[in-house]
Amino acid sequence: MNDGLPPQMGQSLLFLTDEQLRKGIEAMFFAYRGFTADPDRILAQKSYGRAHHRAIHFIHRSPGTTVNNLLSILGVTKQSLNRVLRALIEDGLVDSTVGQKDKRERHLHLTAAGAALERELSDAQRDRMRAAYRAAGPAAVAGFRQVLEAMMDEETRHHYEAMKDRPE
Amino acid sequence: MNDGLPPQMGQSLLFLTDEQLRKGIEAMFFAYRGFTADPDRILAQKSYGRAHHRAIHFIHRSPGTTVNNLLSILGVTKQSLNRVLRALIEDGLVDSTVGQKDKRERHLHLTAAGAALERELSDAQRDRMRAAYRAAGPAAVAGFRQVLEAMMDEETRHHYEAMKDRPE
DNA sequence: TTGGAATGTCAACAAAGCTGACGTATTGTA
DNA sequence: TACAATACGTCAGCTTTGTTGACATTCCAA
Repeated sequence: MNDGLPPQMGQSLLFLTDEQLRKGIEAMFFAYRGFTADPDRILAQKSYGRAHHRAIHFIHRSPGTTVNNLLSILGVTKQSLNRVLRALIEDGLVDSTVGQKDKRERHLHLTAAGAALERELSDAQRDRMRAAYRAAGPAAVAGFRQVLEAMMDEETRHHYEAMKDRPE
Repeated sequence: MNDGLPPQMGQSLLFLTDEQLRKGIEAMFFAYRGFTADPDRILAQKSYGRAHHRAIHFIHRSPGTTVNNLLSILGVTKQSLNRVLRALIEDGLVDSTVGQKDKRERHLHLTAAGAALERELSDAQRDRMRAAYRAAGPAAVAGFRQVLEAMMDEETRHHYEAMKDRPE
């Protein structure tokens, strides 16, 4: 397919042809499957799903976060998140404590059991990410992150950057 | 958090620290939301979903593909794909024709209406991908693709590579 | 000609999203 | 001090998209 570019621009802008873009789109689709495959296997055994994984991940990431904050990070409705949180709290993986300053708020923390599952899940996911990083090398990793960040919605990128450099 | 690496390896392997890996994981999660956001909006208006988009994409990509081939690319059950295909066929977006050589097979093609929707969806998705590519630059794009490819499952990568260089 | 492969269909179910409505406790404000 | 807004939880019902299992049809190939 002709990309409509003048010949002298062909080299430098080759990465913007429809064909290159389509490959990028398919790479995202296929890679995301791999990205979620390992945690999915672990979660299936415990009859949890990706939604539980995401909640656990971000509670681990931001201990003491409120329900509302988690909602805006995850981008789902409170009804949907509530279903997941209820299960995690009932199963003793998450603690919900009433806020001291504002008693309407609930602050969420992982219990020891929750932290154990978080570690199991993130170990599996990190293993694959590490293998991919190692295979591609540092320069590729920098580019990978750059493109992903540019692909996010404005508001989403704020969430991403807000928790970018928090120490563990 | 201590990454356990000797100091002299810190620089070259910094991209393999748990913190870097975690950022990569979150970047994938947030970016994938952006990646699907634009097509999702279009699909919602027409009461289709992502599953329809994927079917349309790969039928466009490989005209005449069989149901079985599509199944293995998409990685879902035939019942799940069948529900989607049935809707697309009934709505006149996809043609299903009995195979000439093997009459058990059905060969799938987009109709004119199907091709129009495919273009609308992929235009929207490409626009975002193009903006991200442009913002990040060619070197970053190469790295992006390298990491994504390394993240795929073995079998998935075969699918990805098999349709890598097909002309349009 | 018979067994297996490819396809399709029916039924039932689950995960995870959605909307809308409502209740309660708490907080901020007019 | 009343009242409005906020944070959270919950009930009910719906949708999309995935899953199993069972079963029928068609057709190729040994």
